[in-house]
Amino acid sequence: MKVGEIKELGLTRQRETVLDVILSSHEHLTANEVFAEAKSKLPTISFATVYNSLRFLKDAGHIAEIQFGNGASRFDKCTHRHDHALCTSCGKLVDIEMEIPADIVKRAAKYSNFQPETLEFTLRGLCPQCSSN
Amino acid sequence: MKVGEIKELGLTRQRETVLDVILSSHEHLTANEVFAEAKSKLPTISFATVYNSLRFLKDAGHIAEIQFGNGASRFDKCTHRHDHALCTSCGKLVDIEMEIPADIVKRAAKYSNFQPETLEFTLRGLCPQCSSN
DNA sequence: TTCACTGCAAAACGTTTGCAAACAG
DNA sequence: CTGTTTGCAAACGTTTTGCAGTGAA
Repeated sequence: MKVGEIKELGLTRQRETVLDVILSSHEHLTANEVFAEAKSKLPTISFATVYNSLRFLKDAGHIAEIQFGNGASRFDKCTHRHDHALCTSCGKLVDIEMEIPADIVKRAAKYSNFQPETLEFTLRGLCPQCSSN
Repeated sequence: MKVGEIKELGLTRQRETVLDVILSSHEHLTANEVFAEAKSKLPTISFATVYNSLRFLKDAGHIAEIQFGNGASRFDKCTHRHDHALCTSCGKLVDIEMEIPADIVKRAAKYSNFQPETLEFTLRGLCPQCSSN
């Protein structure tokens, strides 16, 4: 979705603002960061409303939530299946767009006896900046 | 490590108890659950000490921490690389012992320009119980 | 007029920290 | 003695909730 298409969704102004913040960002923002950004565009918006909006937008499939570790969730405009790389030194999080071999899903499902829905992986390592230091 | 070997590590009684709880469990316990179990063996142990011990034991490489979602961390006696299956209905978490093709790590590293350390995946789906309901 | 949404404050949750007392080498 | 570890309570950061008030259909 592009920012210009937001208006067509019939969202409230608050939800529109929150969605706009996420679609306009090139990073994976935390709820706090979304709040700060949204507040600068719509000063009366409250923390709870940002959280409510994030949940609403997530349930509606407009955004995705990424949870790593016990810190804050991050929100992503990228809602299709993809993987992530996480820097073990600075915490930088980047998307990885790769197909996973169907074979792996099959083997994992067989091993666990789960009925598979999705399989996502996380590469942990040093990001380019940290590995050059 | 086996429970019988714990005594040889020169740990304090509290840390020994916490480690014993984790090694004796067949589940992935949360810190809270570890605390409850430890308290039943050593009634004077405090919450903070359980957390301190968990951190100590993790840093020492005796246990591993698993973090999914924003809920509580879980602690695992299994410290080698392995993957997990997570039930999207009931939250059940099971281990998957599988080799990952070196090819995937290579491709992920190439894509992200990260210097890879580990790659772990999570299969999300329905556990045997939930899928039969 | 109805029903969903907002804003605020307070609570909930998991986790960490400051500090004095207890302990081990 | 010295440095580490404990136990307690209080704080922290993130997220959720209760509730009265607002706003749109």
